[in-house]
Amino acid sequence: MAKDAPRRQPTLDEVTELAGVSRSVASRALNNAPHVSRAKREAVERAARQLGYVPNPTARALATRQTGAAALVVSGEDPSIFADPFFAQVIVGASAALEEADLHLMLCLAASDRGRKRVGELLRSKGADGAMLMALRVDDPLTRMAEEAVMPVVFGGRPVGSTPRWYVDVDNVGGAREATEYLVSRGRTRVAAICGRLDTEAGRARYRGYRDAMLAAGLEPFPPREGDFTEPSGAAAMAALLADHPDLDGVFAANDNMGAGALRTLRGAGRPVPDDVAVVGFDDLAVARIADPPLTTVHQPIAALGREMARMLVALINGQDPTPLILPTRLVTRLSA
Amino acid sequence: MAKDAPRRQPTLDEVTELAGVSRSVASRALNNAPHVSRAKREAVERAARQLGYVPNPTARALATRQTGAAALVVSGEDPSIFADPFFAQVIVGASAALEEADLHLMLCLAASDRGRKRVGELLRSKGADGAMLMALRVDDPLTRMAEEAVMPVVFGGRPVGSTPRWYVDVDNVGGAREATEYLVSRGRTRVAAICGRLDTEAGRARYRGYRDAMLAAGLEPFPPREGDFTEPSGAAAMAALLADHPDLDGVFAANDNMGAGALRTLRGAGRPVPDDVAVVGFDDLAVARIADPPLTTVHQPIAALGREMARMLVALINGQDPTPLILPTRLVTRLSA
DNA sequence: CGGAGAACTGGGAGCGCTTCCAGTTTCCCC
DNA sequence: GGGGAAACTGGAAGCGCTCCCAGTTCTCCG
Repeated sequence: MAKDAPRRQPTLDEVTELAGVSRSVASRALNNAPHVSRAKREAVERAARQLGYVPNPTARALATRQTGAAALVVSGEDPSIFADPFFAQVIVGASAALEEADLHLMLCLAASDRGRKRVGELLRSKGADGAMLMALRVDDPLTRMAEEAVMPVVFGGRPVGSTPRWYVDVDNVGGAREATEYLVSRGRTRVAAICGRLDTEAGRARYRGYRDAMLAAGLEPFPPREGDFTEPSGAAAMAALLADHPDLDGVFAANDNMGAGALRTLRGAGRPVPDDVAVVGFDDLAVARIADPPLTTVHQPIAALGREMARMLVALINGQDPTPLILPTRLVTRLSA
Repeated sequence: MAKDAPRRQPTLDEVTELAGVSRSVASRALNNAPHVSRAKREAVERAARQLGYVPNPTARALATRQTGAAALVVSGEDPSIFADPFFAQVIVGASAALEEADLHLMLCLAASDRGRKRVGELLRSKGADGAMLMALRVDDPLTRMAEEAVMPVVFGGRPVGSTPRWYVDVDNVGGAREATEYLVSRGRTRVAAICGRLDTEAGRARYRGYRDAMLAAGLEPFPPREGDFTEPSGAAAMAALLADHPDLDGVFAANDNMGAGALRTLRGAGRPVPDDVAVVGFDDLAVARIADPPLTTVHQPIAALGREMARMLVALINGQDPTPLILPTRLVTRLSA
């Protein structure tokens, strides 16, 4: 009953009292629910404004059993994986879609053991209304955690080896195939592949697309040369490739970062692109446009990926049963191939 | 009292009952607080495990008046500003520091009006334990919202025109000065500046550093040529600069993206870098290393910026009174200057 | 003008957890 | 062996909000 105190936040009861209505009426008025007369509604609004009242989200969450937040968790041993601008784009898309549904975004970088443990607890608690999981790897601990979740979960990209009930993915195989076919159509016959991490589904799927296309064209696919989706790893892979196969005339890189790395190595080795070696990337991020020469690449709708994940999650939260989505890719031709 | 129901989450009371202890003992045991005998503590833990009990964060938050979350809000008309890898790095740093304090990260992209409104409500409600604000601009609506916040707020970079009580910033003026001095020390005398947005403090401060250095060297600073921190804007600014001042021999770009753009324009114009024109950037992001030639740039500790913001916020939440921080920059010389 | 039904109101019971506090038990030491 | 402190226990009161439900008032038509 302390009326002084260091300026506490006003509560609904105080609004109630000032407006001269009952608590339920005040609650209804503020949530503009029906069954409130015009007069009382205005009285409540006035009182709320006067007091500077803002509902306490925690109390509301407890009462409604809805937190008003959705988690986006990015897996990965190393937090630097998150430095890939890919995720920023996903976030932009997801954030916008979540905003439409009035949900907040909790971002979890599940890099350390501690981080993963917290994510596990989050998923098994009622700490969010739903979760989006990305970048899962072979035997990723998050896979099990997802199974134990007490909230709806949608995957961004499929985890390796299993196909979850709800996911949004990009047509990695198709994109890689198209890229490779393009290279072949330009007369390249000794086309190597710089793969992404083969413990990720995206890395595997893109190599599969490349191999399929090569086989279909009657060419011999190169064995996978693995990078880790970073520029330096692409440069290194290119150097190794050049050493082993000095006669190659085309390269499919599983993402733009590695494509840019390949370009750098090629430049250093005095192998003109695309005249001598043609290079195609994947992602169509800013780096592809900036690269020298600008990188021909497979465009994937990254922000849309984030958006659709969020929309699917919202649908799930609302009790609907959406169907998985595979987003199309398309080849963007620039100067590198 | 419905004992069936579609498998509800177990509550503390159920653990309590199974373990044969009172609710307070169970609570204490699970929070490993004192005043619980070893035997009961184990009984509680066993019961919790058996039931698969996970505390409900919302209920806990309501009781403790702590949400266990901190918000990171990024201002900006356009969500694409967030695509700058700069923010990803900040997030990595902040996320790690928050994790240490067992806080979750809520990410708010305050781009749309609706988004800003939600941020305002968040800050005035008890929806988080604290907030970090970034990328504020001239007359940014977030400035006022920050003042009305009911939670501690720390700024990442100072807002234009005012110096908040708590912030973490980078020595933008010093970094820009050092970059310009370096250019001058290499014998450049007609050094232009490609500025970042001048409605941001970082944009202004970096131009100020450049101007100071020019003046100190007895050279005439160029008027600000404004870009928006993106690669294309840097390329465009460079083109305009070349048209107006074909005789320039050095360029200070207020970030690496614009520096890379400048490089691209210069390459297209057949002006060799650094022999004809030397270029220095700012940020030391991946793009600087990838650029051709690799960009000499001002390194700023971005992840540390995020980390220190989070630590400062945690200190504030814990009732301490930390002091503002200005992080040092350092010049990284590569091949472009 | 009476009464059925619609519209509206407000008391009160939670939501699941923490924590105060008074009561009990245990333990030591003189 | 007794007394008091220390350790432990559990009942109960919230935290601030939503929402069910029973009660009241208003409307409108026969």
